[in-house]
Parts: sequence; C-alpha cells; structure tokens
Amino acid sequence: MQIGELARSTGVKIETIRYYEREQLLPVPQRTDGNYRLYSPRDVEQLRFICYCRSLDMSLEEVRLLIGVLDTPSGSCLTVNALLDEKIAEVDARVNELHKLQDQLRQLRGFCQQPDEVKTCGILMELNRSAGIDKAQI
Amino acid sequence: MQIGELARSTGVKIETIRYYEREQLLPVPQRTDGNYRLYSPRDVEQLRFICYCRSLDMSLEEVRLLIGVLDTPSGSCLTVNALLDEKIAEVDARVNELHKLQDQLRQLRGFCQQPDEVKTCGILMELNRSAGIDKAQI
DNA sequence: CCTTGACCCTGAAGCCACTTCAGGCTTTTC
DNA sequence: GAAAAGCCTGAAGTGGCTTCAGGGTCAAGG
Ligand SMILES: [Zn+2]
Ligand SMILES: [Zn+2]
Ligand SMILES: [Zn+2]
Ligand SMILES: [Zn+2]
Repeated sequence: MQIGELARSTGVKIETIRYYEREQLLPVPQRTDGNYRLYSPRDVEQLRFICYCRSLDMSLEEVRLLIGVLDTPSGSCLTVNALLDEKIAEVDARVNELHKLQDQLRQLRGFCQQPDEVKTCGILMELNRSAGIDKAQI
Repeated sequence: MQIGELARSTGVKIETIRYYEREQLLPVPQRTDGNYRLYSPRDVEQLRFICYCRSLDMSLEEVRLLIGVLDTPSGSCLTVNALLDEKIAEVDARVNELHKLQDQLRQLRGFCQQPDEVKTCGILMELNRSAGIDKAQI
C-alpha cells in the first residue's frame, strides 16, 4: 500500500504521514524500486492509534510515550494512568475557563443589540472599561 | 516610563511588548538618547486593552481589527458584533467538544483501576480497540 | 575613574503540529 | 511519446509568543 492509499484509508494527509515518520511516530517504511513508501496493515493500525490519541487531545510527545509503553508489554502501566489523570485535569480546567469565557462573551454581546456608531457602541465601551478595571485590580 | 515598568504594571513580558510592537498592535514608541523605548499612560491602556481581548480568546488579528475600529469612532460597530457572535459560536463549539472529551477520558480511565502489566492494561486495550472501531466506521 | 549590576537593545532561532511551497522524479494512461 | 497522477525532498510558513547570542546604556559603590 502506497502513501496515498494509507492517507485515504485513515483520513490523514500525506504530508502529515511523512511528518509523523520524521517525528518517529511511525516506523520507517519499506520502499519500492522507484523510492515510493510502502505500508503494511500494521502501519494502518498504528496511524489510527495515533489519530485516536490525538482526538483525545494528547500531544505527539504523549503519543510517542504511549507507543513506547506498548512496545514493552511486560512493563507496568503506571505512566499511562498518570498521563490520563493529567489529561483529565487539564481538560476539566480548560472547560471551566471556557465556561467563564462564555458568560463574559454573552454579557459583552448584550451591550450592543442594534449596531450603532463606534463611539457609542456598548461593546467597545465595555471592552475599554473592563481593561481599566483589570488595571485597578492589579 | 520604560519598557520594564510597562511590563511590571501590566504583567506582560518585555519580549511580548516588543513583539506586539513588531506586530503593530502597539504604536512605535518614543526613544531616549540611549535608544530606550519610552511609553505614555495611553500606551498602558492600549496594552491592557490587548490583554483583555486576549483573555477573551481573541487572536492578535482580531485585536488588530478592534483597534482599527476604535480608531474610526464615527464608523459602525457591525464588524464588532459579528466578531463577537463568531467568538461565541466558536467557544460554544469548543465547550461541546471538550465535554465529549471529558466523558471519553473518564470512561477510558475507568478501564484500569489498579496499575497492571502493559499487556493486560484495560486502558491500552481500549485505546487499541477504539482506534480499530474508528477504522470500521470509516 | 572604574567596575559592577540592572536595565535595555537587535536579530535570529526555537516551540508545536502541522501546512505549504519549490522543484523534480516515477508510474500509469491515452 | 506525452500528459496526468502520484510520489519524492528539503525548506519555509503559521500563531503567539519565548529564548538565545551578543551586545549597548546607565546609576551606584569602591
Ligand atoms: Zn458544561
Ligand atoms: Zn455596537
Ligand atoms: Zn458529559
Ligand atoms: Zn493499566
């Protein structure tokens, strides 16, 4: 299977596949006589694994770590648990941040119902005011 | 006021301030005889405005746009409203994504209560299985 | 007067996870 | 035999900074 077929069957762009190879997330593939990369079903699985981990918001560094762990089946999975706990905490924190942000943005949006002139726009006035308040707090 | 004081009074790093200047988010400041940057209280306000917009998750490009709007006080604030609406939609979408991610991560974490060997770890088995399922779906 | 240290300067490179580009080779198809 | 589709490499660009190398400026202390 050539790189194009691997790309089609995983939804990963060709350039990204080459990038993962450079970054040592995918093994160095065989080559044809014409120097084209050749992939096996095993490589498809590994690429899917990477994608799934990425969809769980893991960094490539973290995926690399997981792949390393998988390569030593008799080791302990402590690091995996730690990684997940850290991820969960990160995502929870980010969700809390975004909830606050939602409130702020909606409130701000409420300051201008009908578009008006810039100099009297409630949004812009509020943006300036809030920047000033932050100043006072520091 | 020199750049160090501006940095202290806003909590923005010196390098970031110079970066904002390069990116035309802050006006080119005056200089002392020794070529040190000199800032006015107006600059402090502008920097705070930038920070506040950044805290609302706006990109520097968007902040640049807002600053541009502020500089033409007799114009309409339509673009400001549009920008905010887009931001709100973006944040809402991201929150929904992260909620799903939270569920997935917690479920995954549940597959390994006590650390065991890599080859029997529920987390790793589930990671591999899910990557395969995603495959089947495509 | 000279040195120390705090402060400041510039331009370039590094970070992540890719994407895009320039320029060229291989294979398939008409 | 020529076009089109597919593949190759290495380098540079993205955003929003941060870090680094290699300096210059200025006030205080000895
Ligand atoms: Zn919620
Ligand atoms: Zn308005
Ligand atoms: Zn939920
Ligand atoms: Zn386990």
